[in-house]
Amino acid sequence: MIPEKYNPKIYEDYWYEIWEKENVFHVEASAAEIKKPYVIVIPPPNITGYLHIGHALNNTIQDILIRWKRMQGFGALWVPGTDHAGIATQNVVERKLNKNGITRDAIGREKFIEEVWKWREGYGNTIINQLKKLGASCDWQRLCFTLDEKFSKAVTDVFIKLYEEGLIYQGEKIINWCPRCTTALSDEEVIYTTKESHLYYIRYPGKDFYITVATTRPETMLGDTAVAVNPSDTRYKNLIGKTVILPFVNREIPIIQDQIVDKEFGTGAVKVTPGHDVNDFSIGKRHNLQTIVIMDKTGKMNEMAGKFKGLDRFECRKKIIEELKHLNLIEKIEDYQNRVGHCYRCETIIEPYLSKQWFVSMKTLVSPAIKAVETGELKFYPERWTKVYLQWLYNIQDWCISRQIWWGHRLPVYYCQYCEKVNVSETKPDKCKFCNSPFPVQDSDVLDTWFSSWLWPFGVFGWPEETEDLKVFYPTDTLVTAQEILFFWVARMVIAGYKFVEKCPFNSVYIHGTVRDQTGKKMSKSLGNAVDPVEIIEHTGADALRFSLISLTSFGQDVFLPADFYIKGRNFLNKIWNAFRYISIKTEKTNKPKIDFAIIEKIKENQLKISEKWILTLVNERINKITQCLEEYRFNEAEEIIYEFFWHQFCDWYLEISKIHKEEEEYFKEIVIPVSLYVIYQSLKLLHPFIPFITEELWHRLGKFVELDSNLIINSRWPSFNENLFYGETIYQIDQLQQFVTEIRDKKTSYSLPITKQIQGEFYNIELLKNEETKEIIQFLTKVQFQQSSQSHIPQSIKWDNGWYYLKIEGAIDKEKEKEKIQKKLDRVLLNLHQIETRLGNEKFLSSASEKTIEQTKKLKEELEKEKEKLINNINVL
RNA sequence: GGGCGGUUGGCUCAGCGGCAAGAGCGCUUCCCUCACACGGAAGAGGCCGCAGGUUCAAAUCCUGCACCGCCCA
Repeated sequence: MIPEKYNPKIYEDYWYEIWEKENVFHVEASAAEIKKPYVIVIPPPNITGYLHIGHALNNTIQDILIRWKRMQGFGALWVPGTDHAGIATQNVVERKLNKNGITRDAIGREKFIEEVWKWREGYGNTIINQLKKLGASCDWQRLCFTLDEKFSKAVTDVFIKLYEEGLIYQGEKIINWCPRCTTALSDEEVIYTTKESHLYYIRYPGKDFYITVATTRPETMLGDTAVAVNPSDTRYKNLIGKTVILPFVNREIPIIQDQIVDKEFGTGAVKVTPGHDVNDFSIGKRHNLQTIVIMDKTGKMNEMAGKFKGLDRFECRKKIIEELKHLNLIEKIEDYQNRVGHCYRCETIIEPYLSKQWFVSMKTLVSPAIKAVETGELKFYPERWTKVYLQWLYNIQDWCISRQIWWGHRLPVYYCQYCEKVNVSETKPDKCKFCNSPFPVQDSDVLDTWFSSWLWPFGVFGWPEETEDLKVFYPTDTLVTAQEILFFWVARMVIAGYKFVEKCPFNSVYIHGTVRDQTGKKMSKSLGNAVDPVEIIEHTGADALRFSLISLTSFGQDVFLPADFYIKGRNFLNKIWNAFRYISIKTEKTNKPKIDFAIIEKIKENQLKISEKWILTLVNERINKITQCLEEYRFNEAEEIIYEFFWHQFCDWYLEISKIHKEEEEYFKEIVIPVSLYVIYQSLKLLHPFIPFITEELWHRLGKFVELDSNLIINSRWPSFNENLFYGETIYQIDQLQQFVTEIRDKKTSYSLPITKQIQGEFYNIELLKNEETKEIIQFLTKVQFQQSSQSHIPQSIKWDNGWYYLKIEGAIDKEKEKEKIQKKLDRVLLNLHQIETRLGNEKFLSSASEKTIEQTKKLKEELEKEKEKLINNINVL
C-alpha cells in the first residue's frame, strides 16, 4: 500500500545512495567523446562553507541542466570541488586555536598548516555532503581541491610562466591592507559601503597664514608630506611654494599644485599622505615627496606617529581631533557620507597601505577576453552582464596576488641571501642561479586563492598535463554563477583560458539572481537573515526546496524569499504522489501484464475518447514548451508549465473526467489506465531535473506496471514531441467544456446547492450537449441531467453558444447579491466591448494590424457580445 | 558621479506591443465525494509607481521624475 502522504525522508537518501552505487554521475572521457560531452564545472564553494540559500539556488540550476542534458543523451559531466579559501580558512582555524589559548605565531608556520589540514579533513567536506543532500549529480570521483598536488602544480606553473614573460612583477604600491587579517587584498576583495562619517576641516599653520584642509581621516595627517591644491584654483595662487608646519610632528611641508585635486571638495586644499592613500601616492610620485608610513601591520600607530605611537588608528583619530580642538586648529566638522572599504572576509575597515607585493600585469592579458564576447564565442545570460564584464576588462588594474598568510600556495620565489636576486622555480633551488650562493630563502607569502580558482575549468582536468580529460571536456559548456563573482572569477577564468589553453573556458555564462531578504540585503548567516536550506531539506526534503526556489527565481532576477516559500513545492510533490497513488491503486486491480507504451501510439484515433485525446495532446505539447524553456534558462517558466499541466489539467480535469468509467469497464482498463500511466511516465521525466528524488521513487513504482526505457529515471531518455499523439481540435473543445462546467457549478453554488446534488436541465442548440461524448462528461461533472428541448426559447433560460440551457433549481439565492455580481461583470464586458468596437471601427487598425490580430479581435468582439447578452439575460432571469 | 535592475491583487513573484491582466501563499463560502484537507468546488481582490510621448493599439516601447536595491568610480 502506498502511504497517503509523501515523506521525502524515506526516499531522498535512499535514491542518492543508489545513484552513487550505480555510478550514474560518473563520465569517462572515452564514453563522453562518443555521446558528445556537456560539461559544467562547479563554482567551487570554499571549505569553510555551509550550504546557504544562494548555493542551493546555484547548484539546483546546475543540477537541472546536467540532469536534463544527461537525459538528452549527452555525456553530461558536472565537475565538483572546493577551494582552499586562504584567508577565510586561516581565520577559522586561528579562531579555533585561540579558543584554546594557542596563537599561530606560537606554534609556527609548519605546525599551523598541519592544524589547518586536520581541520579540513574534519570539516572541509561539510558543504560537499550538503550538496549531496540537495541532490547534486556531480561526478564525485572527480572531486577537486585547489590545494591538491596536481592543481598546485598548475598554479606554480602559471606563476612561473607569467613571471618569465614579465607579466608577474614585484612592486611597492599602495594596496588594500586588512589590519585584522594582516594581509594585502586585491581590489576585488574590498567591499565598499556608505558610512555616515565626518569631514574635518583642519588648519595647517604657515608663517603668517594658515591653510585649511578637509579630510575624513585626520589620523593620517601624521604622515602628510604636502598640501595640494588644484593649479587653476585662484584662491590659493599666492600660497603655492610656501610651507606649513604639520602639527604634532612639526614637519615642514610644502603647498603644491596638482591636477588631481578637486576644487569642489572641502576647501579645495587637501592634505597629501603618500603612505596611506592611492591618489596621494601618485601625487607623491609626481612631486618627489617623501612617503611616510605611520601604522604597523595591525593598524596601530608606529614610531613615525610620535606621541601617538601604539594607539589604534581609530583611537588615534579621536585623540587627534581632541588635541586639535585644544589647539584651535579645527575650523569645523561636517557630517559626511563616504564610501569605506571593508575586508570581504572579516569586514574590518581596509587600510590603504604602502607595501611591497606581487602583481599580475593584466592589461596585455585581457584582449582575448574582450574579443570573446564581441565575436559571440562567449555569451552571457541575461545579456546585460556583457556590459558589466566589458567595463571591468576595459578598466582593468594590475592584480595584487600575494597574501601575507600561511594557508595557500606558497610563492615559488626564492631570494638569494647574498646577491638578493629573485629566483623563481618550481622546486627549491640548491643555489642561486645568479651568483651560485647556497640557501636561497623562499618568499613567505602565499598566492591569492583566486589565483588558483582562475585555472579551475582546465585545472580540474589535469592541466598542464595534456590529459585525455582535458582534450574531451575542455572547453566546458555552461557556467552557472551569481553576479558577485563576475570579476573575481568569471572574467579571470576567461582570461586564463585564453592565455594558458588558448580557448574560452565555456561558451555560456548564466548569471542567476541573488537571494535577498525583505530589506534587499543579501542573505547570509552572519546577517542573521538567512533561510536555512539545510533545515528545509531536513523538514521538507530537497525536492520541495528545489522546486519552490526555482519557481520563485525568474530569469536572472533577484528574489526576496518569504519564510514559507517551500510550501508550493511541498504541496505539489504531495499532489504528484497522490495522483500516482490513485492510478496505482486502479492499475493493480486490473491484473494486467506490464504495459508497453508502444501500444499507446498504435491505439487508433477512433478508439480514443475526447478526454484521452486531449490529455495526450496536452502532455505532448508541454514537452516542446518545457524543452524550449530549458534551452533559454527559463527554469521557472518550465516549472510553471509542468505544474499547471500536471495539477490543473491532468489531476483536476482529466482524472476527474476519467472517473466516469467504472473500474471494470474495458475502456477504463485498456485505454484510461495506459493513457494515465503514459501521462505520468512523461511527466515524471519532465519533472526529474527539477525534483529528482520523488520522480526516481515513482519511476521505480511505475516499473511495476509498464516497460520503462531505463531502470533509473536519471538514465532515461528525455521525451520528445510525438505528432501521432496530437489532436489539436480537442484543446478548444475541452476548454469550452471546462468553462461550461464551471458556470453550471457556479450556478449551483449561487443557489447554495451542493455540486453533488443531482438536478434536471434542458438545453437548446448547445454543441457541447449535442455531442454525446462531451454531454456525458458534462453531466458527470455537473450532476445535471440535460434534456434536449425543441423550443428555441423559454423564459428563465440562460444563453450559451447559439442556444440556451435551463436548470431546474430549487434553492435559496440572494438575488440582490447575485445581481450585483453580474452587473459588475457586465460593466467590465461593456467597457471591453467598447474598446474593441472603437478598435475595429478604426481604419488604421484594419490597415496596419496583422490579419491574425484582426481575426482575433473580431472573434473577441463576438465573444464579448455573446457574453453581454448572456449577462443581461442572466440579470433578467433572476 | 556613472551604469544596471526593480516598482503589477494583502505577501512573494510571472507576463514585457494586440488573445477580456496571471500564479503560489493568504482571504471568503461550501465540502473530510472511496488519490490527495500538503485536498476539492465556487469566489472576492489589481485604473500594472507618477507625468508626458510614440503607436490604430502600451502593464509591455521612448523620455522625464519619484522611491527601493545592486554594481563601478
